[in-house]
Amino acid sequence: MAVFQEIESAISTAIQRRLRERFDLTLDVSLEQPKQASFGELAIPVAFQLARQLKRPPRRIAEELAAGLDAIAGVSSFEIAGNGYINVRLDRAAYAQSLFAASRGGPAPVPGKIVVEHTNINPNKAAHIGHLRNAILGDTFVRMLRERGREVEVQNYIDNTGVQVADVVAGFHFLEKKTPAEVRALIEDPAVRFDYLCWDLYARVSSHYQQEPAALAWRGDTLHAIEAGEGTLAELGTLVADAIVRLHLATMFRIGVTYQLLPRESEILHLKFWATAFELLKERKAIYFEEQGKNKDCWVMPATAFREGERSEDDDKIIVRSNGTVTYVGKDIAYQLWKFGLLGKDFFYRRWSAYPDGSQVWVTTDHLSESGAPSFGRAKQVFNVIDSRQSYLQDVVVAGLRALDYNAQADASTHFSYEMVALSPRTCLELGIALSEEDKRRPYVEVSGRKGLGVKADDLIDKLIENALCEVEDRHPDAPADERKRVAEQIAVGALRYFMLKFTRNSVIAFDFHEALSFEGETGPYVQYAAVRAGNILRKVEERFGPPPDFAAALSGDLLAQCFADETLWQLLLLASKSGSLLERAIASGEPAHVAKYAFQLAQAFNNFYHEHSVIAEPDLARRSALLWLTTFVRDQLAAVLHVLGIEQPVYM
RNA sequence: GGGGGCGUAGCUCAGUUGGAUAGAGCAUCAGCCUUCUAAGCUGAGGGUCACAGGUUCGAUCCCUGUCGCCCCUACCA
Repeated sequence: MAVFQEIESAISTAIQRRLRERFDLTLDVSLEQPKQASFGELAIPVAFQLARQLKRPPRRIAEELAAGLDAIAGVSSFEIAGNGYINVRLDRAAYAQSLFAASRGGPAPVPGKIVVEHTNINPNKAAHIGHLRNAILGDTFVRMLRERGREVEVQNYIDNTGVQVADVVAGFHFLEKKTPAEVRALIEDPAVRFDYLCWDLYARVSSHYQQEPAALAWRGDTLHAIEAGEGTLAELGTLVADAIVRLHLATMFRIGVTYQLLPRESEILHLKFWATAFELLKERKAIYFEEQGKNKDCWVMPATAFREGERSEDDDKIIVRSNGTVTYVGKDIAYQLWKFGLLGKDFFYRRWSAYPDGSQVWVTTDHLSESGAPSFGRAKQVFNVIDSRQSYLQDVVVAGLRALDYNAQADASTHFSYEMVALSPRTCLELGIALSEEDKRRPYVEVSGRKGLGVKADDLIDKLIENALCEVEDRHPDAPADERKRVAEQIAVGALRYFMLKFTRNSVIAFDFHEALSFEGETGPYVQYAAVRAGNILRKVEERFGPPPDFAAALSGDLLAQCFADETLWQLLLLASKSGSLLERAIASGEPAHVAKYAFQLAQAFNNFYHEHSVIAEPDLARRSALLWLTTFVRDQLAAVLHVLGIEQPVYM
């Protein structure tokens, strides 16, 4: 356990013991961070809680509690403050020394696999900025979990047989009259951006449907052919979906997002996952066949299963349509059951692609598995990263589990929801999108794939790299070109990932080019810059004075006490030492934004230190060693947090 | 109509299970590069925490109501 957490728990225990002694009470003692650093390192507000119960002034209670406390290792004093706070001051030298001793191995592994499903882009067109938010949130949450010892499996669900793919296939076949061979040539032509081409085609097909509703028959025919897996339309479906998935994975790899398994809807269909789930649902009477009313001839789930309040037929959710086909939610229930290992059947698997580090992406298949496939699914806990507009459907999925009596798994299913990325009116104008007077007054305008209205992910990444490269070339005109390119890419990814993470999940992002392209203030590059500066100090000190000493031996208690009497130095050390407990809290609240905020604050504290203290110019050797250790410690923590955020540290900036 | 979310500085957003003087970035203004890199630092101005009640020793936070904005409420996903 991290040093800070150990002290927190020792204090809680001591207060609890004192509560039993003095008041014969047992209750949880929570600690908080004081409003001001000058109050100390920790504050115990427990006296306020007791004031009501004991009908006595909180300050008196706090005094009585503090008076009988035994000494705690690492704590130098307890003080009564304000109206009844017990403020804790730490023994700074002892705290610093215990940081040397803390194990570097990280947290112990936590048993039980966690499945995180994210990205899930319809494979029919280029990814846009909304998809980037999904992937970056999901990927960062995965990194947070892994950093804290959890076993995580990342799945990217591919809806390769849905309406959106069908529409693009219909566009190629009916609108463009293209054969599979011609489409394949487009895919293989390096001069063609196939996902961009599909982006435009999808918009054209959608507007064609608007003008000629009769053409909607194309969609039905195509869906039918794809589901049957036969004929030209099915062949086109496979070509389009596979090609687009490859492009999506390439886009996501640019920003450091990777996957382990691509479960596909085609296998959910062909391997009769739905049929199995259907039998289960019927057997347990989770759904029923409606014989009358507006849902006549459909299999429906009663609204009472997933919603509070009065039962109304209007709210019931159709799972199987009157024509016998299953809705997306039905397939999703089957998929969710499989994730927990509850379906009683499994996919077959084959290799899809490998990343440069050798790690493998697998895809589901409906016939014999390739050897070497790991055991997928069978999760203890599941997180579905899906935008908040689909919360109703996610509720239905969980209700399905509950209706089958899988309550533990229902409880372990989390809809990791987030709000959409819309466009600021200013950005719409920059993109040449015409807005009504009404839209101009709105805080944001929703993107629309059908209208082809949006910012493509690769365009944004390209633009970020271009801007970053200008800055790098400005600052490092003599550096090799390929190295500058690499640095620019790292800065661009840092800016993008931080931008998508700085907002909490339930806040709509009104995407604004000006803000997203900024490298100053609360941004990824700001944090990267602090890390680079720390690295520069360590490098220069080593160049000038040789390798660093063995800190544990070189830094005496007296020296540390003297050094960390300085508030700037102490606050920096303290903040840097809290990364572990911060990560745990961010995991518990499911909020990657908290990690981003922490990284920024740590970078800010370091920049503060950087301007107030010079390590190289420090004449006193012992004190220089202390500053050097602090720099090393902060650099390591910054590097770790950046890694969790999926942001790399450039060699220079 | 029903369900959910939001309303905090000029703008974009944080705000830990209710607690000490409500914070950050951007923008504006005034300073700081002969330095371990100024993608940085220091300072200033800027607030009816939408509004009205209630609970509480104490409310931006909890409850009720009102106003405004958004999403969902498909035999689309």
